Parts: sequence; structure tokens; C-alpha cells
Amino acid sequence: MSLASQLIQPPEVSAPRLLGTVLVSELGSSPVTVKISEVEAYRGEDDPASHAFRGRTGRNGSMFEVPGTLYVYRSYGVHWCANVAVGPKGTGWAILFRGGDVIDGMATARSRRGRDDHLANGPGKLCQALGIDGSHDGINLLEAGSPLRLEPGTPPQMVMATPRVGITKAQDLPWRFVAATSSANRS
DNA sequence: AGGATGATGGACT
DNA sequence: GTCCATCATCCTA
Repeated sequence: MSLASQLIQPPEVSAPRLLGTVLVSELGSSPVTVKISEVEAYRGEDDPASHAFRGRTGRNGSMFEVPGTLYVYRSYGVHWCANVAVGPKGTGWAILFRGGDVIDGMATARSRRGRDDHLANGPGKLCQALGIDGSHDGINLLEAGSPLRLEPGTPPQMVMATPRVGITKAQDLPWRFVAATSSANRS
């Protein structure tokens, strides 16, 4: 099954299937690759915790684009967070990349992070390691020539589903998915 | 026009 | 574990 076909699904179906895929960044002079180990599903206008809950606005337009579109927003005034739009165009469904492991371009990732560990075990850190910022909002992660791409990988052996992190609404939904073998596991 | 509010991370105790 | 920097965005008036 192709990656594109996985991204057509509803977010709570698509999200766990993105575990084990890889984000390849050629945004800087040398590439960095992160294997995704933690994601969260956001179900557009049906989901009070989603940025898309109140419909399309200036900030969240990319969430309503074709599946594979990158949605980047600033968090707490300082960090960047990256999502990929999923489902049919116009739904506002998206998956937040919450964490992963750097599997290539370690030196570059360490340089960007300014430290040797905890390179991508959080949404802001993941973006920093890959060099993602607001200027990349709206690019297509499925295009072969894109400087930032989502590519197939090895699915994890086991997936844990837990409530989402850092939200105040719809906290009961177990839409955070973590690869059980990941180093990015946090409580 | 102004204020409240984060899908966080890092420093510090 | 606790505290807080920092600012774009959106909602209310």
C-alpha cells in the first residue's frame, strides 16, 4: 500500500500508519533524516483540539489542502511544529509529527539543536533538527523533488495509543500514537 | 483595538 | 517537578 493511499484515510487511521515512515530534509546544505516514532491525529472541524476546529483561517489553510501538504505553525511564540494534511482535500484533517529518531545526518541535527542528545523527541525539537520553519508551510511532502519529503519505512512491531499531549479539549480521545520500541517515549 | 491563549522546551531547584 | 520566555493568531468588544 502506497504512502499516498495511507494519507487519504481519516486521521485516527492514518496516524499510526505514519509511525516508522521517514522525513527526509534537504532544506540545508546537508540532509537530515528522522524516523517517525510519535504522532497525534487532529480531526479538523469535528475536533475541538484541532487548529481547524473553527474552519479555515489565515494560519491553518494548509490543513485544508491536498493530503501530503505540510502545515507548520509557531508554538508558544518560539518553537515550530509540523503536521501533514490527510484525508480528502478540504477536511482540515492532519497529523502532528510529535517525535522521532535521527537516523541520518546526525552531525547536522546536533549542530542545529546545539546539543548531542534529545534531537527530535518532541514536535519543536523535531522541526529544529530538520530545519523546518514557517517558510516551509504549504509544501508537498509527497513530491519527488521536494526538499522535505515523507517516505515509506518499516512499521513498528507494536503501537501504543494514548491521550494527546498539551491540549485542554477532547482530552479523552486516545489519538496520540507511539511506536513501542521508540526512544522518544515520554510519559 | 486589545487581550487571552497555547498541539513547547530549556533552565533551574 | 516547577517556572516562564515570547508572539502570532483569533476572539470579543
